[in-house]
Amino acid sequence: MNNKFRCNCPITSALDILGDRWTLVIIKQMLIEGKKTFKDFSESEEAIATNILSSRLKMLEEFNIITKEKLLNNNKTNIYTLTQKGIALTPIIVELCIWGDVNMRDFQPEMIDGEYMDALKNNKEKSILELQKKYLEKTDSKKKIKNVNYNFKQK
Amino acid sequence: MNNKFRCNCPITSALDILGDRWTLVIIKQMLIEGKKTFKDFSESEEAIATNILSSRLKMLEEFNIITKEKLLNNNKTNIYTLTQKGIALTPIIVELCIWGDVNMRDFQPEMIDGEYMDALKNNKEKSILELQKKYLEKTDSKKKIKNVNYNFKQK
DNA sequence: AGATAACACTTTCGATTTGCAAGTGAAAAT
DNA sequence: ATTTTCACTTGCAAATCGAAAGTGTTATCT
Repeated sequence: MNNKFRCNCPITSALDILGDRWTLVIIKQMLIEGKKTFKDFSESEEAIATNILSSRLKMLEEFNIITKEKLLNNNKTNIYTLTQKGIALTPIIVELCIWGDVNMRDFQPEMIDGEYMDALKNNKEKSILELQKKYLEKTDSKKKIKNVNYNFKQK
Repeated sequence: MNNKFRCNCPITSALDILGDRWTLVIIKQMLIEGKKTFKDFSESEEAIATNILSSRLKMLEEFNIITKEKLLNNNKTNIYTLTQKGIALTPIIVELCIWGDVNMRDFQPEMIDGEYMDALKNNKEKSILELQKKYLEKTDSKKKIKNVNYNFKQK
């Protein structure tokens, strides 16, 4: 692996990995929108091209920010999950959300105006912990299902 | 101005402006390293190319994240200053710093290991306020000098 | 069992962006 | 008056992006 890093500053090093148009959008989709399969991502509102998606998922896996695995009863669909490194990005996502909401509205009037934004702004730390807890619950229960092989097709 | 924004999500909208290799590096250099002229930026450790620098500064000005002005007694050097929108990026910079420090060290062992990192992690809110205060003090005093036309060459 | 559909990519290729180097024009210093 | 400094701009090759089509494997349907 040739050196991806521009210098020894931790901020610049973080941006060497996260600093592009798509990486943090994918993280957001996993953390907040519960997306977890290639299809989930490719059908998103943001409309990421599949080749870009593919290369970003690969990169995120290389840097241990996400993992890829298949469910026991399904050998086709890959499930992407945030690791601890990935979940640790929650504060960055929250801060981007607040900054975007406050500072880009005059340039982007169509931006959604959720009432949860006030809660986010007034109690960042709590919101961050809640988001992380919610994500872990989702993925934990999924793992349980997988381990006990409960995950039959419904319908 | 054609629409830069992919969708109405505040996180994605923030990334439509900030999500690239250089924009937040420039903000970091201003906020933390006190850089303020074209030369300051172009001589940085990260070695940004001047054409990219030029286009990013223009974009940041368009979105009211920085301002450009000349000092009274110098008609050559442009001084770039963070606006409120720009200073409001401090929490994002701080979170990137913490995340990079904690999560990229195994891939980037040369990363500096400042003792201030512990303070940053243990009291984010205070560190953010201090950084912002420090930046404002620097730029306020600069403005004062400018207004009273004190800014003679020293040496 | 065979056909069809779904999924997760990969490939192709034109368009855009990046980054290096050199050049420009105006202001400041000598 | 000449040189240097500063803030860009231009040119160009290389890398990256993005839309669309293609590929191979795994379900699902009949």
